[in-house]
Amino acid sequence: MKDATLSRREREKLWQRQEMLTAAIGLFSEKGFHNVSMLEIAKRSEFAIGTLYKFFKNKEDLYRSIIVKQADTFHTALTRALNEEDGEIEKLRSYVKIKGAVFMDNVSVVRLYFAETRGASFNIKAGLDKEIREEYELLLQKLTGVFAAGIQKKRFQKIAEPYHLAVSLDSLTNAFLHLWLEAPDEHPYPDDPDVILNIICKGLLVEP
Amino acid sequence: MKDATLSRREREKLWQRQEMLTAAIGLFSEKGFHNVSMLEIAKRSEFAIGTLYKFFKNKEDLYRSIIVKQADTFHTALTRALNEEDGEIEKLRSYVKIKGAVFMDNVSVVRLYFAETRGASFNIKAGLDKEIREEYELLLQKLTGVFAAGIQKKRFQKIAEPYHLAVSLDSLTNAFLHLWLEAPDEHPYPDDPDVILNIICKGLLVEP
DNA sequence: GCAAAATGTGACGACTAGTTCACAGTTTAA
DNA sequence: TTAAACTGTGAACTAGTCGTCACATTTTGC
Repeated sequence: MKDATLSRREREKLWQRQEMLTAAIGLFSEKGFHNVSMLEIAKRSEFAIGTLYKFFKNKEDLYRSIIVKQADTFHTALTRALNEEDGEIEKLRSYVKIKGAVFMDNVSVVRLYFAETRGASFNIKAGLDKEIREEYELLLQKLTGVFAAGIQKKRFQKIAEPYHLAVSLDSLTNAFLHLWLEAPDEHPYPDDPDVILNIICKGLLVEP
Repeated sequence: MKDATLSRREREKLWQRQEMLTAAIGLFSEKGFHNVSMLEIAKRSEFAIGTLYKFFKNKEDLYRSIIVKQADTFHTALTRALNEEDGEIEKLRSYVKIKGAVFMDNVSVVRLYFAETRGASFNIKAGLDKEIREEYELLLQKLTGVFAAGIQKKRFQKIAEPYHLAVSLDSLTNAFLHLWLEAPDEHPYPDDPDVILNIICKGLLVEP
């Protein structure tokens, strides 16, 4: 733990900061950046407005902190999933599984994350978008590599460009997460990753 | 044409309304609902602010008009694509093709449409979301029906639930449109619908 | 050609929300 | 104990936008 060497005061400030972030995450994910005021965040976190500004330069900075940290969590977990497993199919399975787990552990931020990564982001002036996108693109490249390797080793058929396959798998998992987000009971994210993977892995057409 | 029986004045008002909408579409799709002011829309459309309010109840109403009309265009075109063709595979091909065509004809609204249909919409208080979602769900049902029919006729293998297949195809086309939106030259939306369809239709795995 | 009706205008009122800052309260160290 | 440093506070300042409305301009009908 990195708190080990921190003074009591420093730990308290870190804790306060987290309180503010938690309050802000809840509000932003309910109503979106523009429909949440700093006063609301102050109220919910039980600090004064002025105190918020001691911790964050401004509203945008507060929002960025949330998104950047969360995007990092997501991308790190997924990159590790792709690194740790052996074998292309196992890597894909792990990707689908871990993505479900990590996203479902962070429901309230997922909406914000989607908003930022899907070009529908009109929240931040500029830059954040790019920042996250680059990390995201790196992850896609990693995934592309898995498909390319599978094809090269003749384990996969080249049914599409590796990059397109990567984008597709990412988009499919997003779609399932989106369904789950809307109606968790009606559309649970599948426990078995093959429910999603089969859509790519098995052929729909009867005759080849 | 429905203008046939309208007076010159009425046609002019319709035209003026369109001018306002066009200006608004451009601005909204560049900067999003909350980062565009009525004054800006007035300036760009070369009307006075007051005039905007003669045509639209308020800013939200203006935004709704754009989204609802566009969503309707999209859904109508796609539903027709699924109705007109014969044969399941041909229906799917038509869906992918028409979706590309219609969306690429309406670049600037596509971002807004995506924002509204993907749960990342924090623009409108409430309702619009639902309004569009229902139409969208109907389209998905139609698409589900195509997959279900194909499976029933033993033309398709049941690699996943028909509804999941529908969601998947929709999500894949969106992903390709998204790539194109970001970098039209680098990632053109494929002319041949099979580039997208193969991802579902052909099996990735070598041994079945 | 003219008065009445319809239409277009933009300054202005009312309000909201982001940010600042002087001060009060609290902790620290001698 | 006490003074200096630090921290938290929220009233007040500022900027900017939505939506209105009395008035100017244009169109219409006679």
